[in-house]
Amino acid sequence: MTDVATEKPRRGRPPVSDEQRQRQRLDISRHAVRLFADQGVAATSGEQIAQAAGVSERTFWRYFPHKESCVEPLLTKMVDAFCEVLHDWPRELELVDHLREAYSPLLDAATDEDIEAVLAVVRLTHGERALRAAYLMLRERAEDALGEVLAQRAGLARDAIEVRVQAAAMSAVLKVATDDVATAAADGVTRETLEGHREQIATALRGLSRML
Amino acid sequence: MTDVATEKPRRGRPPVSDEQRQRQRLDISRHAVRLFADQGVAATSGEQIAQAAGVSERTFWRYFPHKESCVEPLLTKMVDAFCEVLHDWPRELELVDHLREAYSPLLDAATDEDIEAVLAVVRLTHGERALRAAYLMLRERAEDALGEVLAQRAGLARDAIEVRVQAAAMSAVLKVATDDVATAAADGVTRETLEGHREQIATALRGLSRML
DNA sequence: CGCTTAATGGCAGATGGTGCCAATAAATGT
DNA sequence: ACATTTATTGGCACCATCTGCCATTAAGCG
Repeated sequence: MTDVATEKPRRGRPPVSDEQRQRQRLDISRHAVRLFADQGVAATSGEQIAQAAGVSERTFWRYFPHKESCVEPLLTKMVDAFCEVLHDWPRELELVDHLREAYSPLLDAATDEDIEAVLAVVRLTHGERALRAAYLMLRERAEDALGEVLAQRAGLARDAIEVRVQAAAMSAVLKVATDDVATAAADGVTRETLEGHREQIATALRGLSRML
Repeated sequence: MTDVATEKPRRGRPPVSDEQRQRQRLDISRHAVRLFADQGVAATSGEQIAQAAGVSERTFWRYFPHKESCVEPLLTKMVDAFCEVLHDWPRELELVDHLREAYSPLLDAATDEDIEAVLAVVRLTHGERALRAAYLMLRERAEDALGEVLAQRAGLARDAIEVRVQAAAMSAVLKVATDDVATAAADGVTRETLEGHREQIATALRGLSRML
């Protein structure tokens, strides 16, 4: 057991660092999304993506188990950032107010191009079944993270029914808001677009609480 | 335009009725789900399903565009039934109360075997990514139907933000409740299991409203 | 420079899924 | 009964997705 500091008399070529691998995936992801947006998912072959990214088809399939999961790195980048913001949501603040404070840095962390790409993917998910499926799966992962945060805030078990319900509901709200912003930003992203997202979330949350 | 009673001097073999086609799909669906549950989705080939259902592989692929969509007929049967119950949800009643009144007939409409199969699929979705994706897509269709109902009740446009948010939130709640019941009913379905579902939904909805 | 281990690329092969055409089934008209 | 017409079916060829296996190359270390 107690492998406190696993002994490491490493001998051969060291495995590539995790960040390196993530960066590679992200790079391929960008190429793939561009192709998806240009010619559709079905019309884009794995071979094409691999070629665009400058790797062999074989290694491409090693990096991505399915074609649609190419969108994952780009999207998770955003989702993870959002989860981080959520994570240090102080107990005494309303969520909306917290977002107003902490949301902008999130946006500065990503390039405009990446943001544009993410929104493009979200728009694509409306016509491309395969992408929609991948997108929904990803949102469930986000919902999970959200559940952790909520459980901690409420001092309840992660699998308490209230926690899971609230996480699911908030996640659903976020989905609606995000979809709205993505379609609104169909042509060009401006800073207002994104602050619009923040406000859209606020509106949506209000709509939820008015529900009873 | 005005094709009031479309003239029909039909000449050749008439297309099979829609119900016929649905029944055929449902039949194949049952075989497929059994195989999925027994040996996993990945290990079940289209050829195998076709053979089990007694059709050629070619026609199988005509009935189902993807392997995972085999679960669709069984699930939609339930979802549609639920939507129907929702549809005549009288304005003056709380949802929970309405369900208490109208939920049982829903269950009587289906055979125990089908209910068992549906729950089995829901359980399967936790380990089988492909099924999870299909399941989520289907839930989105249900969310859409829910949106229609809510819009009508509230006298708002279908695409009003409040309507969409509420539909998404309720749908999410339903998802949690359903998941709970499916895992709870892992071994054998009893009538209590299903009344449990109704109460689980009630609990979940309360949890949601407590959220603010 | 040799030794060791990780990543890559190439190739064969199973499975998913589609287009095309021939065969058959179910109706109607003569 | 038989020809005609149209819908469904099944068979076949074919491309794309994805995996297992092995040779090759890359990256560290003494």
